[in-house]
Amino acid sequence: MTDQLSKVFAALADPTRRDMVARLTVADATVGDLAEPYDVSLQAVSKHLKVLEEAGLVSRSREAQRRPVHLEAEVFDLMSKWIERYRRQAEERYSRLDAVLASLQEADSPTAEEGTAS
Amino acid sequence: MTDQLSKVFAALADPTRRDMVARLTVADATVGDLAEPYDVSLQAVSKHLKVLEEAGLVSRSREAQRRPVHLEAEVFDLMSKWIERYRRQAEERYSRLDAVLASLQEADSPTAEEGTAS
DNA sequence: GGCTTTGTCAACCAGTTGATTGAGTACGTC
DNA sequence: GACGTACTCAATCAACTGGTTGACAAAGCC
Repeated sequence: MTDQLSKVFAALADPTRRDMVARLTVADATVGDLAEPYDVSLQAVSKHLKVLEEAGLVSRSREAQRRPVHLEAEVFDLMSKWIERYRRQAEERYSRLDAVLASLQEADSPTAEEGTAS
Repeated sequence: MTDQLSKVFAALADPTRRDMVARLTVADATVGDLAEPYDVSLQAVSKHLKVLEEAGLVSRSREAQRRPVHLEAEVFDLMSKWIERYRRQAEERYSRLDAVLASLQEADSPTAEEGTAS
């Protein structure tokens, strides 16, 4: 699991991490801020943030004792591109489906389908 | 990890499974077809397909001994929506950054807006 | 210098994942 | 009915995950 896309998908496969990302779109936050709504230890949240950071989804700076977490929106592009590319391909294929089916039926069955009036 | 979005992201976190999805955008395929390029057992591929199926990314039918695998493109929409929603939010935030910072400073100050009429 | 706040690192543990092999099922063909 | 093909199920295993607690580090405050 070395490639970034795998890391990004894996990072977002966890609902808690997705929620963190969602909240970070509103504003940067500290580890404590982020941990507050969840019923887990601060260490667990710290681990989640490490996963997000290694996926390139967030970055962290230093500000006294605090480590503000910042969303890196560019990574979304990576995912979007992957998804849109294959979605488009799939849709193109389906848009050709009728034509394919039609030609198959012509070749396949010279007679009508079941239940159709003859 | 019961929600579908988690399952979809988890399913696509594996490069082999992403590759399978990519190939399925071109045409439906049997388990054997899909397994051919990879250096793993057929059973392993069968497991990958089960993961993709449970995420709703593919469906399988029966055709004699074969189990053709078909890509379900609708699930891409689920992901797209999630991603685009937060990407848009994040982008909006950055474009409004100055204003946000200003309002944050205002909100910080002790004066409240509700029921302050003395 | 000592205390508090904020967060990380390390060790551990149970549960999940991705792979394997071996056995078994479903279907068509001979 | 025996055989081959296409595939799935079950048991097993090492590696990874997500959580825990305890100890530590880094910065500001007294």
